[in-house]
Amino acid sequence: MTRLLLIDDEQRFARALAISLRPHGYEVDVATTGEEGLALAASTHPDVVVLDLGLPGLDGLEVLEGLRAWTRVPVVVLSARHSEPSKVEALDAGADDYVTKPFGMEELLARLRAAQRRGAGGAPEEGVVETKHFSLDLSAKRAMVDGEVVRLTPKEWQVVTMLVRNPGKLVAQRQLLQEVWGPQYETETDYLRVFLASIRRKLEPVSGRPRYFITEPGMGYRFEP
Amino acid sequence: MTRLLLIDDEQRFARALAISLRPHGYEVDVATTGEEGLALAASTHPDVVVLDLGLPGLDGLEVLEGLRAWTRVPVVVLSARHSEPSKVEALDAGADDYVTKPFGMEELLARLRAAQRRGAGGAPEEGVVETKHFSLDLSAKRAMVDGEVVRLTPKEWQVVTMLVRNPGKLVAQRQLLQEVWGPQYETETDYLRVFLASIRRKLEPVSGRPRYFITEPGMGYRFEP
DNA sequence: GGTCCCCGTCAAGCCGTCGTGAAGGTGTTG
DNA sequence: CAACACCTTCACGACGGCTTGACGGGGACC
Repeated sequence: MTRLLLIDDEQRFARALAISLRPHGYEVDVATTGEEGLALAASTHPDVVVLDLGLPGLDGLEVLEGLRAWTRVPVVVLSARHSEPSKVEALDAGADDYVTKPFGMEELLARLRAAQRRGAGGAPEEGVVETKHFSLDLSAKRAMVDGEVVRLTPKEWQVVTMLVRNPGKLVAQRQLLQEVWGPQYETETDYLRVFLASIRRKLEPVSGRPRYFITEPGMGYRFEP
Repeated sequence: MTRLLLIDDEQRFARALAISLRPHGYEVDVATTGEEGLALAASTHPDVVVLDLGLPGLDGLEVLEGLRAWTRVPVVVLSARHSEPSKVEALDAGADDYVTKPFGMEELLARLRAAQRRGAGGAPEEGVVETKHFSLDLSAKRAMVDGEVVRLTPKEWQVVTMLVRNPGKLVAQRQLLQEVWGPQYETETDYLRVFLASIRRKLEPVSGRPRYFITEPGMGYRFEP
């Protein structure tokens, strides 16, 4: 769920927009003044901000500057003003995008996705698998056992990754062989035996009695968290 | 100086735009077909791309996909189409912004600045990486080992930068080759071996036994802070 | 209780990958 | 034109991961 902060003084418009955004996976907080917007941003740490420029009191640009003083959260500016200078001003003040009213909902959603995509850094944080005895950082390709770094070979990583991505589920031998070694190795179950032995030696507390990487005879393997 | 790649088939329009952009600090390369655009992107490594959707031959969206396959360079899409679906399509294909013709020059410049700001800022570019044996100033492109200034070549800097920006994380060989040398070099692992050897000679206390730039055989390299 | 199949373990050999040094090419600078 | 820095390419030895085979254990079925 993505936290979205909407700063807009027109309550009816804001409420309508919030309602339109929620079904698309956004958890929307609404602020109706600039001050409230800054306060909410500080307290809720939104993943993306939608900021209407036409605010009474604290001006929209000042809100933008207030945000940029401490965060790089993606900000999409809404405005009824089509004039070029105000676009330039907002973008140079640190806005990520500038959408003029009236706008299409689909376009706003697409621009929100684009703004967020880069905010996230493009590197989708992949899961870290933790058990009592070891932890696997799939994106960093790093395994730790009792605080010690353990190195896995490429094939070992591929097998382990497939298993831990389906926690508790049975992964068929054929599936493992196809995806790791290729479709023509479908029947080489020897490989799996050797590699599972190696994986258990490196990760299991007692490799002779597996607790995490379980064999289902004749079928496949299962990762038990 | 910012390298900008302009991909547009209307030569007169492209030339005019290029001339307008140059005084604002852009070094502009122009491609008049999608194929040429992809080739130029791979060889010149632009800091920002302006892509006209209305291309003959290879479609603008296909060019965008070709770029996104290997680089996260900011892409601003130009289009005569105001329709919402084409905006959504382009933004979801990885465009950073979508500007409809006709547009004001100042707005385009502002949107280019905004797109670039994020592209450059996603990772802490200005950071200084410190270890017990050396320090790297990424923004100043300056390396110090035991208080002595050490010179790194451009390619060495690119490789080192990619690695230290992901401390502790494994960076795949393909990823390094694609982003430093370009997508068509993704199998030339020879380059990496040579450059890593050179980097280690310059930065590692004992280049024979690397402590900071670790090889993960068959997978890639890792910077260990 | 015997047989068979599947599994786990170990060890040996092969081959791919890595690190290194050096040569050749290219573009730049003085 | 010479000197230089940088990149590309190649060859060679060393290392390590992958493959392969042999062996023993355990459970299912007869």
